[in-house]
Amino acid sequence: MTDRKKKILAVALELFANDGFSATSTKKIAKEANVSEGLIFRHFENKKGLLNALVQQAIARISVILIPILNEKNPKEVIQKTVELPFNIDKSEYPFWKLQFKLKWENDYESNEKMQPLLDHLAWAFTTLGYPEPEKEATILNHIIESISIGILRDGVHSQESLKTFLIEKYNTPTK
Amino acid sequence: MTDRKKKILAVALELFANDGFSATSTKKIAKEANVSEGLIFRHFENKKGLLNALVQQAIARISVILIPILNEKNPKEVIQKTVELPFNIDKSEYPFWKLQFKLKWENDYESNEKMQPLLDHLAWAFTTLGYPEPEKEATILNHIIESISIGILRDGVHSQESLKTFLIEKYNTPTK
DNA sequence: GTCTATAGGATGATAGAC
DNA sequence: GTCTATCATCCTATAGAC
Repeated sequence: MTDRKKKILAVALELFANDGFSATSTKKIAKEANVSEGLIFRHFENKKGLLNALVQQAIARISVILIPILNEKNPKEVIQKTVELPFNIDKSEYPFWKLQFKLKWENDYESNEKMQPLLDHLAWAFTTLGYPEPEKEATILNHIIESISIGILRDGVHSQESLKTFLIEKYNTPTK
Repeated sequence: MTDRKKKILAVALELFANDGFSATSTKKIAKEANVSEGLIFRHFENKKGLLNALVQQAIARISVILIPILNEKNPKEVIQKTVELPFNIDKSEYPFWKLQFKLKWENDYESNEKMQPLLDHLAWAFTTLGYPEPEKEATILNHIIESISIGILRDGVHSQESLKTFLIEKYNTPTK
């Protein structure tokens, strides 16, 4: 992959994430990437193809991010690491995650089967810990970290930070 | 307000919600509303003005929806009604809520201070019930219903339905 | 209030040279 | 691989008639 192609992808990620896919013109991408507009269509068939390339990158990246959790064999650690997930997002990765969440509203991108492995592993963790409704417990925790992630991406980590230890403690003293 | 103006608003709501603001042309709105394109610009200064009109409608509508909860004086009922909120969204209101959630990603729409009264009332309810961290508890519940709402809008009520009674029971047997 | 016609510019995409 | 030049289409918005 050439530097210019990488640059196009990087700029497109940023602009699609911040301004949205339809609101971002290929002209603007080319300008910010210091590249001719025609080059975009040489590397990617069309504008949609550029987005698809970003989505493919994302699928790979997410599965990498999940590895440490999926390999964790201590159920309490699985839960804690899951809770910590949104709080560990580096600012440089905000555009990446923003685009993911925005795409959930795009009709032709069937969203998160990417997160299904996490959901399954969470359910296993809750089962092991003796929770009466492990699947539902997993779904709720997933909802929580999704919404916290959205809050962080919009208003920064600090806006949600106090919830981190609160949640960790909460899941260390379960109702049962 | 004339019938045609109402129709424009209704069609615009639907299209903005489903396809997005930028991806929806005024031409398409006019066509689906059986109205001339020029009329849109007579009634609303420009396309953005049309969106603003929808946002104004939404602010009013949301505060109406919250009234029954904010007037509730039984703290347990406050929580239960909050949990039920997303499950009671009528299908005809999906476009309305979809647009709300999509707008949260739009940089120039400072989102939910509209929900702040609910958050405050929830915090009060948790305080009354003796929860040690009522504000955080309220924030978490708010996160949960936000994410559940998103799930319902994308995949229908049935996709989340089992969580309803699960959550209600969960909040009836608190950890403390 | 509503429609038709149209201006003026932006947009996605292609062709051809280097 | 990359750029320049260009095309056809679409888009928002306005003007003027009814």
